[in-house]
Amino acid sequence: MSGLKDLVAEFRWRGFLAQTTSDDVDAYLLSERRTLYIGFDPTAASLHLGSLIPVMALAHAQRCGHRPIMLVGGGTGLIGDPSGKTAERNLLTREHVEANAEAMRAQMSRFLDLSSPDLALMLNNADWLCSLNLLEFLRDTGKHFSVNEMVKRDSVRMRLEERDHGISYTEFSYMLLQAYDFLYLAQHHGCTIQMGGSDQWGNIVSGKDLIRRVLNTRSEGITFPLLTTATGKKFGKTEEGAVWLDAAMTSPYQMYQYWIQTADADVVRYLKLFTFLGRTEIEALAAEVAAHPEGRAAQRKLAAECTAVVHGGDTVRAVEQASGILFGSAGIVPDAAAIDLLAREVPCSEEPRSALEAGIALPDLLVRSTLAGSKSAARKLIESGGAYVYNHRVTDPKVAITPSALEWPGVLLLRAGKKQYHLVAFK
RNA sequence: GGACAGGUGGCUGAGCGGUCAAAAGCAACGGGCUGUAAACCCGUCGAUCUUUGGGUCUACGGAGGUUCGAAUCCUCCCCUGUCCA
Repeated sequence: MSGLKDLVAEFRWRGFLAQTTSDDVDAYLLSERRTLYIGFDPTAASLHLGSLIPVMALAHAQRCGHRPIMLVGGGTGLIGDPSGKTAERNLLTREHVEANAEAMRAQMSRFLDLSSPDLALMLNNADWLCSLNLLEFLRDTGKHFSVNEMVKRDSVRMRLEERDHGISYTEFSYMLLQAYDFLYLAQHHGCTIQMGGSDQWGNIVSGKDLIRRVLNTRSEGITFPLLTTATGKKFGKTEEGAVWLDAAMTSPYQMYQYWIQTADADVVRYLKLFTFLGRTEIEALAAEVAAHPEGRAAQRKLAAECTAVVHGGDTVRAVEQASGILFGSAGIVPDAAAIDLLAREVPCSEEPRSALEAGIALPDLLVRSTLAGSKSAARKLIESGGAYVYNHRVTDPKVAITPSALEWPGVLLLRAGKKQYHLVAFK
């Protein structure tokens, strides 16, 4: 029944591998079609770029012929994972967690073929954790865990040593629940591999141990490296915060810009991790960056690919137009979708059509659009060469805007300096 | 409550009767450079009108006053800092 592709080899060249629980996971994954899972924390209403590595990992698993499970931690999300956290978490309400889980489910469908449960599964551990009976759990599961060992875990130890941030019994139990998840998935869905970020190593091993003790069967774990940028910053974060996959939380334009601003030193690594492009194509792009870094072909491709998976190809075309315009290109006439995108990124105002027909002096328009603080400031701006209409520089302060000046249907684009834009809609 | 010191443009901080819309620095903004825009360099930086020369108005904690003329001198008030009770 093979037809399986070598997932581990794929992971290896793409840079997905941090650790594996055994050296022959590749053979394990080639010998048979496997079911693998990754847990996702439903603490936010959307996935963000930080979760993209696991998401891509599941997608690659499916493409290699395996069956991925996206496990939304609707149950564990009620508890909170202490790994990598320095302080006790606030507990989320159950409804909140469920709403978040639902949103993430929808986003995931852009990466995985979910048309049949045989191809991929999405599960919510609330479905089995919430009905868990405490006494049964302590008898059947708890007895397999040694507190002595649990206490030695980095994630727990750090919290025990720091007097200011203790750890509650609730969070201390988290690793049991995650281990129990793995066991549950092994029993009910034949899942034998758990993957996760490198901070999940301990939790994954706990699950693997539990499966061995309870079922006496083989299971494996794979962890992904913690991704940082070449300058040591956290990947997927801007000054404004995380880059979300939800278009309402982070606009497609902003996501595209995040990608396109990738440093040369990072871009090849990212192409491997975050696109499905093949080796030869990525190598060609790598050579292109090396030879012509200023063209940023690799960044453009990365941005287009990544934005397309999440938001669709049509959006990418609009975003590319919008980006061209907001970075100074004159002569681009955006389509309606691109104007909508621009309107989201740039301050907008409305002026009556009649004012346009009468002709509006450019300085007045600059003041009304708040690009200039006063009329004299507007004049100075124009005279010093900092005023643009549709990215064409205007240097005569006496220019009036009339209907014939409109290059786009009903919308005028003003710019002051390099990056202050304003959209005026005439209605 | 008392004694000093001080309140100047977004900030720091000069000025102490006219040449002050107020030095200097920072910030901000514009231009040049550039690979999506760092650094650097140049310029602007109260408002308004303008035939681009300049004109007018509003500003140096508040209110009065002295003077042809006040950010600058006087009076009162308000506020801030330091010290003493």
